[in-house]
Amino acid sequence: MVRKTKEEAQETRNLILDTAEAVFSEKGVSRTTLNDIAKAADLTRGAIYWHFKNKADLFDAMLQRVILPMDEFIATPDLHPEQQPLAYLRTRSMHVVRTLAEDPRTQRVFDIVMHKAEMVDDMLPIRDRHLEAIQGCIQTIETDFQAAIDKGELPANTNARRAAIGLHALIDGLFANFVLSPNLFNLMEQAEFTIDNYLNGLANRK
Amino acid sequence: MVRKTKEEAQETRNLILDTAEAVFSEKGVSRTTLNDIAKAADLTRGAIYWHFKNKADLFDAMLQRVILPMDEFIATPDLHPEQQPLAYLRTRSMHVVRTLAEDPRTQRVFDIVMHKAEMVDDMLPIRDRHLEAIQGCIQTIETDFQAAIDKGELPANTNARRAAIGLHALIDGLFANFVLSPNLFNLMEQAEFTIDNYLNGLANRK
DNA sequence: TAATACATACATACATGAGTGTATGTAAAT
DNA sequence: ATTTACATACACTCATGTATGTATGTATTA
Repeated sequence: MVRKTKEEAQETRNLILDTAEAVFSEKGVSRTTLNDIAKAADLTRGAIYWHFKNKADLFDAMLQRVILPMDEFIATPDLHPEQQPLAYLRTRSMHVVRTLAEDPRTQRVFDIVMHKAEMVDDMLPIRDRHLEAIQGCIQTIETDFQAAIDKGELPANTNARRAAIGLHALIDGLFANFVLSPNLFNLMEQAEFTIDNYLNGLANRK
Repeated sequence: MVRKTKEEAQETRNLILDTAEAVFSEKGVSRTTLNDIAKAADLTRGAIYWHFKNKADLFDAMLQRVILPMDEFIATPDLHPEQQPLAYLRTRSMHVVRTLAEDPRTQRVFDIVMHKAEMVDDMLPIRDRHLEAIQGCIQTIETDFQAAIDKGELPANTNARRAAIGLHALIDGLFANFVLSPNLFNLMEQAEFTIDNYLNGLANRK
């Protein structure tokens, strides 16, 4: 008894994606049936197969709706010559943190990717994109650290790459623990403290 | 085609566990069939069902063979009164890192738990144990930091809990990135640099 | 401006395969 | 002779993909 205009169909598509987020988050990706999603959305598999090719396609579309924090880090504009590198890096880092801290959808999707999905087979492209994002992220941070060294904000003998890998691991670890157990700590406050402390340690070595 | 003595049966059991590690690592837990494991081990499902109740039981037995890093952190002995808290914490941290860096089996299992298994349903007990390990680990670190504050190694206004959560996230992030992409960096060197830098940042604030 | 034709947005029905658990067979060890 | 340590065989479920049905929107024609 349902025929839909284009706008309503778009709503249906979004409903499917929203529902998929919830069900994936609850049951894990591989254990979630398309029928599970359909029932939870008060639809049938026919609707899902109309909008998406299969489960992998649906999963991918779900990811496309959010820019994962690490991708966003890369997407932020480059350092301007007149800016102070460390302060700029700090600002950008906290911006990424805020993105995750303030958007429940990003949190859910991040949690699904980190803890509710197996990065194998049809997921491998996603894992590879994730890996590329990590490498790009580290490269970006390294460039900023190098600029900080060149401007004398960090000791000349600082290893920019190691410093970059460390900062990335720090933020990544905070994210992982946060989505795993959101009540363990306040993400914004904890991240601000930890990032500041890390950068401070780099600036004031021994 | 052969009948086995008890020792040979034990070897078969270990073979199944070894093979499960490899196949889980390659295909992910949920996509791995008991038949996949049996074929890879040149056995049949009959052998697996003889030694294990089902896949979850097999998975659990696989975990029991290794002590995951965060559990090891808790298992290390308490600080002795005459020791310097920060140096001791550093030693313990590096010991945990070394455990992971030097044992391929621990690396594989850690990778499976972090990236190849969905923490839902029958896995929930495992996730809960993991969460408890994290909390215990943070608590242990916090106690050490508090001792460092009391002994004047850290500024009196240091927030021991925040410092502990930060250090844990740092190590956790390094581990996750390492097992995800072992060639990205040298774990021991990177961890030593990063942990030292973090502790140094705590000791020499602002 | 109706009437008609076609496309859209789903629901329903069906065929298939794959994985699981269990039951049974069997040869060697005890 | 019985138990052990498996292999083999079977029955069942369940998820997927696709094919088909159908009511409604939308464009076309007269």
